[in-house]
Amino acid sequence: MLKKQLIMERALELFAKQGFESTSVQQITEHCGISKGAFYLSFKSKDELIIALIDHFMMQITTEIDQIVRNTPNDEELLYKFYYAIYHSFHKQSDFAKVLIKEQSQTFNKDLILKMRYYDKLIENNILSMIERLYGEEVRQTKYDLMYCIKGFMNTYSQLFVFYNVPLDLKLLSESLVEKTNLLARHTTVPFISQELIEIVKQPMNAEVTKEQILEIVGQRIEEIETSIEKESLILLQGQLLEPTLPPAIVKGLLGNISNHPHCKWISYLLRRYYNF
Amino acid sequence: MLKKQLIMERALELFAKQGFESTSVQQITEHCGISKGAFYLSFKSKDELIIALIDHFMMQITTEIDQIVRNTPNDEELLYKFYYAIYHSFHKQSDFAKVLIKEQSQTFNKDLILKMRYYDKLIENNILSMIERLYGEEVRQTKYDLMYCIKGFMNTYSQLFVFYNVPLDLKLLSESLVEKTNLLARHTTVPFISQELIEIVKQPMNAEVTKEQILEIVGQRIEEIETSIEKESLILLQGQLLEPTLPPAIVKGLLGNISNHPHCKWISYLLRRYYNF
DNA sequence: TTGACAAATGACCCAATAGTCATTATTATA
DNA sequence: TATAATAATGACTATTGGGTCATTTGTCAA
Repeated sequence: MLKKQLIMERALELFAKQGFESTSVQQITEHCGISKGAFYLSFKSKDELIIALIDHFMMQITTEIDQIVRNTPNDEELLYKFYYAIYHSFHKQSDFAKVLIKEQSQTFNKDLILKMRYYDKLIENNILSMIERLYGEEVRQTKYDLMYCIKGFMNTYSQLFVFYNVPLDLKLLSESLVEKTNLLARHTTVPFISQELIEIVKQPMNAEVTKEQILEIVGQRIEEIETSIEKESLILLQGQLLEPTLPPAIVKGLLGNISNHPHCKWISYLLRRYYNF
Repeated sequence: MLKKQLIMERALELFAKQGFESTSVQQITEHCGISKGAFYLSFKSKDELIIALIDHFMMQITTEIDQIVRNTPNDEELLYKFYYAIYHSFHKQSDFAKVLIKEQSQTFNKDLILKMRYYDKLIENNILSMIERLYGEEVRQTKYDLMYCIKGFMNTYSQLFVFYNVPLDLKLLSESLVEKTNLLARHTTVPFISQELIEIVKQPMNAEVTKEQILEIVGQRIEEIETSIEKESLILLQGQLLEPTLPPAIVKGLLGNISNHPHCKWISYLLRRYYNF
């Protein structure tokens, strides 16, 4: 399990520099100081490695955004915190950000594309719910456009510090984008992206996580963490998934119990979506 | 010369579907109905092909934008025409747009990256001069931010019809983006991208076209086009490059002569930059 | 110390692919 | 028609890189 982490870290460095396709397994193993065979003990294939990397980091970013949106009671601060967290994440994990930008929508692997689409939609949903909370009725017609603009800001500005090693003032950046977002939200009158368009675009996105997959992850977590309230809650949630008997209030409570455990952030996010909380 | 075009067209189709790296020369030649050897009669390598493709289309798009910015006297229309032209181009050449997005900043070839940076900067300059003309003093502090936002709009919205085959209302799209751009230009007060930051980012961009390269292209064009005012003008401009004797007014006039000839758009654009017109 | 089990190795296999070149087909010229 | 020049072919080479597996090394309980 430690070997796996070593490989992921070292491979990420190479991928960021050279790209995924141009990095051979040979190079990775040399960079790790292990043999080629050892690589295949940890990962079934080179593809499995990149998927593991993307999963790892995207989970982190997605949950981070989700937590901010849910745990910031003050509307005034929300947008600022959102932008700050995004760029802070990208900055901290700039190697990963590089890989993400370089490899974005590369065709070489169907699974990977679906995966990326999946995370993309998750982030879109988070942005949308933030928009709705902040501006409500005011942006009913223009919310999808606003969401696209926010995504545009995220992408365009992140290239600045991903490709040039410039020392950036994240606070100023966030502040600047908050102003722009507010401007667009409050004064836009000509929407382009309609509900209907969004529906069309949504189509090919059917890789929703299934109950079975959730159960699998729950099982893993139960094994991983030591006896505690969190573990007990997980076991109860596992039972609930297999045979629903508990009322929603209790389920929600159990979810609350685990949502701050460092190893349970992702699973609690998935469960919250599953139960529509 | 015809074979070259055939290869470029057919290869583009494959690149758009599968990406550059994942398309073999074999596949390209099969798709063209020619032999592998024939491919290497037209292009020295596979890399030369992708570079030719990118040159071809980026020249087209860059000159198109440049022409619009220079030939639209009415400020009211300018932004609209700009967005419309961009998306019209992307739509018409959607295969190329796909390749561009997929391959953007892929590391496999240094030349290519420099090339892309070069065109990127050209487009940035065009956007900047458009902004300055439209908003002048008003955006002195925020023009670079505005430029980045416009680029963000371009990228983000273009993904919509590059990756989903959605029938799009380009007029509405342009109108919508015009409104957003105006909003940001007129009301933004917190700039993030300073002059200084732009300077830093500019650094690695030293692949400016040299006089020798310009001369080479002029030579090619002179060979290509039949005797006419345009050809004569080109020959005079060639002389001027080798030994400057004519006053600026005449040079500018000569440039005007060729700037509408379908084969001279790119060279006239380069010359205009060279002489700072 | 021994033997059994797990972890790690790297030579090897195979498929794919960029690029070459001797040969053949086609066209232009005299 | 004969000859020269040009265009086109595709078998072949050299190399790379993902993945396998027989063998070696390390570990630990008896």
